[in-house]
Amino acid sequence: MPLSKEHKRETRRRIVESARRLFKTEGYDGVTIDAIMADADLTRGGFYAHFSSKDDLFNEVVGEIVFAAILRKHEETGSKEPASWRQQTVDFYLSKEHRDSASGGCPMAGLSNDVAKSNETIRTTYTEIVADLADALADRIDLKGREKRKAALATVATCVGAMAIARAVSDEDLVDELFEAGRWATRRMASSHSSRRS
Amino acid sequence: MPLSKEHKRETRRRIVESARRLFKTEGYDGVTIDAIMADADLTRGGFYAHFSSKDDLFNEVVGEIVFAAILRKHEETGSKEPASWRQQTVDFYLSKEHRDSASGGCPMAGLSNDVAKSNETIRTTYTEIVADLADALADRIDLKGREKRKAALATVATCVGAMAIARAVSDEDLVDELFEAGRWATRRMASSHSSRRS
DNA sequence: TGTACATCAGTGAACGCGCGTTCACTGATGTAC
DNA sequence: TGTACATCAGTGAACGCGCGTTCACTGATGTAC
Repeated sequence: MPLSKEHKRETRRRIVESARRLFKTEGYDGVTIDAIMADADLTRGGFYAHFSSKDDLFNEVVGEIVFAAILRKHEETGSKEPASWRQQTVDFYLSKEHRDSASGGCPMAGLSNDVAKSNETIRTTYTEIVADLADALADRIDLKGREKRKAALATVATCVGAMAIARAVSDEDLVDELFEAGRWATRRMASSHSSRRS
Repeated sequence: MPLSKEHKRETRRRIVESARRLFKTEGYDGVTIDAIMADADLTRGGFYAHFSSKDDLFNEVVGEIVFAAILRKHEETGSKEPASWRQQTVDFYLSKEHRDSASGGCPMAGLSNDVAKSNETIRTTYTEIVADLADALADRIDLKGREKRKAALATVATCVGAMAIARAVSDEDLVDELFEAGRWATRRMASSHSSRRS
């Protein structure tokens, strides 16, 4: 084990990785620094060689959002027709596969409550993520200005809400229904049709 | 201070009231028994004359949901046309007035993460609430069977998600947009129109 | 109606444990010569 | 190339505080006579 910058960066990356997975499923208070370090095959004390506090680490984790990561991934594969790209993203987001994934699903759903109680820095980070996400989705929605923006924000809200409820509910059939309802509703709200003005 | 059953019930009610408000804004771990008792003008130790543990109290609080309470209230005033009744309910739910209300808004948004980490009893209670809520909403949606159910569940998801994000975000303008988007989307998903089959 | 006793909601000090943080130390590596 | 030294990521014990829970006690009330 060398003392190179590279080595330290790698260790830090492992800590963040462990933290992200644990925070998302257990919440801020549900995870101890001991647990994070153990998960990264390290011991308690070493933590402070990388972060100044638990809050500091949390801030970094909030900065990495799975939904955003999904978007980025799809962005790269690119080339798809916008509407189906959007729907595929939502469809994957609202799936048990995603809910049960190793990364523990989207922290926007699992951590929003912890963020609400956090300091300004963390909340600002979270705000930017929501805004970016909405922008990225809006680009794939075939509606005019005002409605485009609304549909994008509502899509985020629906996905996050469905995931939050799905995590808390104890009936797997209801989870299936929730996800299907979310996929259906996001499709419906983004489709252009001559609706009553409202 | 009498020793009557009535007196004890009243004290218990006060504790539950304080707990509900605090839990909803601060989350399970964010609230101490001390804080709850102080809020109810009592001292620490007396807590256990009413509840066997903090978990026990939490279970009781989860059983009381603001969204459900709103539904009940509107149920009583009754007599409205179903669609506008539903929309009024959603409109109020997705408002800053509700978010900032003394009761601290809907615990479905603020507590879902804590519920997800809780025991089976608490999760079952939560599940029933979601199911009841969806049923009540479905009654006011003018769509046929399959879509009626989907629209009801998606409405719940959208409201809960929008509220959860609104609580975490630090930009008030974005909150306004989120609420408006939620109101718009729930209206859209519940409206019957000749849409493409999907 | 008045007095003695039993009850028990509520008090507040104390306990004990978990966890964030600190700290003296180690040992592997890079660097100077 | 080999040796002495400096660095610092990581260790693990210890600290201290917060909080859930316990417990001996109190004092206001209801009840028995």
